[in-house]
Amino acid sequence: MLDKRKKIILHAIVDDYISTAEPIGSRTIARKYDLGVSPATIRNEMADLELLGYLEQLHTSSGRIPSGKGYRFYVDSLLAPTQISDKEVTLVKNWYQAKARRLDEVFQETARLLSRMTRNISLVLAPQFGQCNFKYLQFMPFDETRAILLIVTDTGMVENKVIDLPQGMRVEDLQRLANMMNQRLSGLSLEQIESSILREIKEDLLAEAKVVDDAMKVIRQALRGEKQDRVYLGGTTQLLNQPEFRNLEKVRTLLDMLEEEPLLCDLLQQRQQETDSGVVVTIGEENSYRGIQDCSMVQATYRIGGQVVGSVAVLGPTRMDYGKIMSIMDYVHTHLEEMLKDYKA
Amino acid sequence: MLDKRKKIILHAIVDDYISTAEPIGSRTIARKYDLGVSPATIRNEMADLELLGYLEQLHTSSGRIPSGKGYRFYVDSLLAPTQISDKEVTLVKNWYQAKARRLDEVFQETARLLSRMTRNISLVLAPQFGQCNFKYLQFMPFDETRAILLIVTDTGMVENKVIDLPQGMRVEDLQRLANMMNQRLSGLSLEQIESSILREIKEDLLAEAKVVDDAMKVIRQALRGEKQDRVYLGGTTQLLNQPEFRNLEKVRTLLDMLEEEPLLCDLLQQRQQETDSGVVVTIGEENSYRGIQDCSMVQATYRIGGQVVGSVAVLGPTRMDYGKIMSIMDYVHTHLEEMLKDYKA
DNA sequence: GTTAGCACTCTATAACGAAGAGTGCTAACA
DNA sequence: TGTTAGCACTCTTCGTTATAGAGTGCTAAC
Repeated sequence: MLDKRKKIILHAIVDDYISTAEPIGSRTIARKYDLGVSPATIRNEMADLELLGYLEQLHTSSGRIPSGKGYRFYVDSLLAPTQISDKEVTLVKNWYQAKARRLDEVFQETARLLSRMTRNISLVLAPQFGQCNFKYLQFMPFDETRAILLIVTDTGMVENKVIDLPQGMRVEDLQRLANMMNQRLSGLSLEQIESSILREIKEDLLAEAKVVDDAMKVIRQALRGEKQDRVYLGGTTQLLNQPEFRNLEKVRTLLDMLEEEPLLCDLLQQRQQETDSGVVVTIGEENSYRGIQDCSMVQATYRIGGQVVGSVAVLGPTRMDYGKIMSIMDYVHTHLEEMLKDYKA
Repeated sequence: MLDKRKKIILHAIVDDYISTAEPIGSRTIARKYDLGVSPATIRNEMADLELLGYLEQLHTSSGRIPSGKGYRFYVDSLLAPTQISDKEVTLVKNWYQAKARRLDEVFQETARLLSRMTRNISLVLAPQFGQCNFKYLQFMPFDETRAILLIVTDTGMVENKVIDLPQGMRVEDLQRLANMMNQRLSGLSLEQIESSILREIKEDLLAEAKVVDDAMKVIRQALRGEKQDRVYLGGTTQLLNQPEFRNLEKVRTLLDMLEEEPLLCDLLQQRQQETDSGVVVTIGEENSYRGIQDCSMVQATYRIGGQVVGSVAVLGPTRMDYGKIMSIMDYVHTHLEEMLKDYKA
């Protein structure tokens, strides 16, 4: 375990590096933070901290910067929980009031808001359709050969798809089928439905008619098709403000990654289950994706009606203001849940 | 008017600059393109072309590069219409076959495809809801205090919104109202409906009841809310491959702009009406937006059932391969229209 | 009208040197 | 034993200078 003075010095170094992005020398620490000891003493401590793996040196005559382990210790053991300021609270409230009317706007604007407050890239995983509970499905007329299929969940999400009518089948026939299914499936999660229950129903109804089979196919395909999750992005250009991304090659790698929506989904879902405690931080090499191993991610999930359905995250260089970002995330994700209550049946 | 030799030289310079991104000197032209004259002669011609405004010089001892006027002349008078290659044709066909199931996937994948083929940023303006013809609207139950409102157009687009029921009103009441409206509004464009006709209906029905008034408000608001158009982006990172964007400041300006969806909508709509002829090119300073005055845009629109509903575009530095990009755009927008026919009632 | 020759301009690149920041080590001190 | 001052050493950064190279415009000859 680190002794008290080492902790203070590590804390000072991380704080300083976060705000200046410059390696820090012993002199600087002695001057800025009044520890009552000389630079030489601090030098000795810093040499120890480097040996222990908390600090790194770019070259012999540069100051030290925190290592991944250093940041981890900082986040876990040194960071005092900070409160979000009143100014920020009102910013959040006004933001939503002014901009978010429709449900999808809420997510888009959450992404914008987060990137603006944290000056980093933000990601918002919209509610995952597959996690919601089925409420009912309905077929509606479109023209002679096609119909519209609606799937409604109890979180208020509605998905629609134009489908081709099976040969010789009318909308009314499909709707009759739908009514039977609605009774049976109501309240189940869409994932459950997709995986097993559809098959059961099909067997039950098999006796009825050949058309049922066709209709099942349609519904099944629709369920699968609509499942793709959406990720809203904010502040991708914030990257370019960070000195660690002066290198164009790095920028490209990251931007390329941000264009891959399925990959982002996966990224956000990986630690989605761990967020009971609130906010989860993944630092540097802890990230499983190569492209962001010199980035950190601060993540929180949100629930609708008790179910975890999506998450929000901030992505930036490991040199990010963890304290501030974590408190913002904590507040925003709670506020978001609050807002989404209105959409829950 | 330029004489023949000047045209040949201008053509050569633009071609060369497009592929190398380096200013071109008289020597290079004489060597690469066999004109049967010496560099000195070409130098004289180049001096003339600069005086006429077709070429520019960065500093006294550099070669020349095309000016905006030079590119314009190249596109209008020098460029022979080129055919897209067989390889590219099959790429396009396979692309859609493999990836585009749902309607919105078609647009997303068009953007991806275009950016990949042209190695530039692509923009796809999804069908504008307001331009489509109204088919019907329908209210469906959700819970005691809310209902789902659906608006269906004859292009197969369905928009949905969860709305609060006016005090004391039931879904059935709203639906009765909707039935009356459906009869009256069917076939009109949503823009027409929003601007004037809603008012008429309201007056007609005013006698009926106070609830009608509330219901109208809901519908109106929904119509307005759903009108926001969507722009799909592809290949934003292609920027970073272009030598003209080695400057981070430029990259940021452009990326910032690409995050502003309404702005992109506007940009794409500006010249949407001029595209009867097929493909429209906007070069450098011809762009009204500051941020892209050193970029060019190649744009085409697509129709559903004869109506112009959206457009596709490629955005890149003025030094882009106009010939190739224009032919790709020409092919892709036709192919897109072809595919969308399936979605038209 | 075309071309060779030549002086001139401007950029890009490498080489060099000085300044500055920071370290590690040693020896002295409380 | 922990702390501190002093000092030699390392490495980066930045500005200066020199040089090579590309390209031009002009003049005079063909």
